[in-house]
Amino acid sequence: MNQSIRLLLADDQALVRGALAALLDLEHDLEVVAQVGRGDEVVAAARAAGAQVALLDVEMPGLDGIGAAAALRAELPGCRSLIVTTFGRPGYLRRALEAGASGFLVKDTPAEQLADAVRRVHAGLRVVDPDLAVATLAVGANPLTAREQDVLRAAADGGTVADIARGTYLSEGTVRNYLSAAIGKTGARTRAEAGRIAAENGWLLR
Amino acid sequence: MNQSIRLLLADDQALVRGALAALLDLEHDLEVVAQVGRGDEVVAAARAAGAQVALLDVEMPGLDGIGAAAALRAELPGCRSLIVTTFGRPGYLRRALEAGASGFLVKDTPAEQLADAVRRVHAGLRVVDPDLAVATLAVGANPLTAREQDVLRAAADGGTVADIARGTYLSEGTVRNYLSAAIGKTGARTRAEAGRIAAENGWLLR
DNA sequence: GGTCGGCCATGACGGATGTCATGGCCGACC
DNA sequence: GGTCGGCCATGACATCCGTCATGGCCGACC
Repeated sequence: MNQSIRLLLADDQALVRGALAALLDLEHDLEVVAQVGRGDEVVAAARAAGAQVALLDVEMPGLDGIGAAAALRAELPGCRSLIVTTFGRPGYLRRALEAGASGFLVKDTPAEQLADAVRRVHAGLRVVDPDLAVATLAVGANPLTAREQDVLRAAADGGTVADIARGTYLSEGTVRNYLSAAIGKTGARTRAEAGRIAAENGWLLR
Repeated sequence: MNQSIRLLLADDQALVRGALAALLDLEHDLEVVAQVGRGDEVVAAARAAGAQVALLDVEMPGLDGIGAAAALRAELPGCRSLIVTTFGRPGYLRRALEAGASGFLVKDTPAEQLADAVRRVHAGLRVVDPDLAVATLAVGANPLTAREQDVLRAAADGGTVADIARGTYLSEGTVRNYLSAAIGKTGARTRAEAGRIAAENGWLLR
């Protein structure tokens, strides 16, 4: 029999992390060798434990899972990444693939499929939800410029234009211009709607 | 040796549900006898399986976990409820206890504590995160009237006043009045900020 | 070198938003 | 029966917001 596949788990929710470890440890050919709760601890833990596949949640403190996948790609090219996330946002998938991730699963996937996904990723195959792939193609690439994303993110917590201007070191008129551009590009009619649409498409990461 | 505690799991994310089942089945005195992905299937499944403790996520389609706890309380008083949720919102805890839930855990609790929490709930004890309990007392009860919650919820997706008025069958001026009241009560300065604050405190459920 | 696009800014305009005063209707409570 | 508070509405006002035109600066690309 071959050696076990060495896994790293990264998820900020300890309960979910521990439960996934229990689930995966039931498979004789899988072995969870490291668990972390922050994205910026992934590379060091993967290196120390000799992980071959990393299961990465997107929403994590320190560094998001996609950034962690990029860091792994750069520093430990032998360790493949499988993104496991709550939200099947098109922009997440696009950026995950650009970051060199080998797979992308949403958390409402049946639990029985997780181990197989890990094995396929370890074997060098890609694992992507086909529906999400289609949706990602339909949505297209992120139309927002970096600054437009900045002001939308700053507007997300409901501050006034003056607040956003202070937070981004821009003039109020410039903030209004960026918001107007973002509203136009998203097809929205208010800044709040634009922020919601952008967030749903995964355009506000980082 | 005593008989196993019979558990029901309710979580809309299949992967998390299956992983929690794997984790809990590792304990010899616990047995997962039912799994559902919707809140409105909880009571029937619990009755059919003879569940003694129900692990309920708050965010679920059909009926939220707190509503499911209330339904269990009414129809199967012998089955205790343990709420397990991503968000430690004060309003969630308050409403969960009012609904007759026996416990309330957030998902960043260490996995090792989950089984003990189940045992305590089964034994008739309450299990509540003490920090969250303090925060709940500090925040106080929900100050928003039912209509104020309605318009805030309707405003959450970023529509204009006219949209909200159409959706709630109110006049535009009335909508503005309710929004203004909600802004005042939450200490916010825009409707978006008021909506964010209300959501963070768990005041917009249902 | 010219063109394009992102970035930053100003100013002006119309419309939307938040506030306030006011009033009526109803059920609950003393 | 009076009072209180939630609910619904109207109207007016000052402010904020979204849009547009315009301009300058810079790096990329042909």
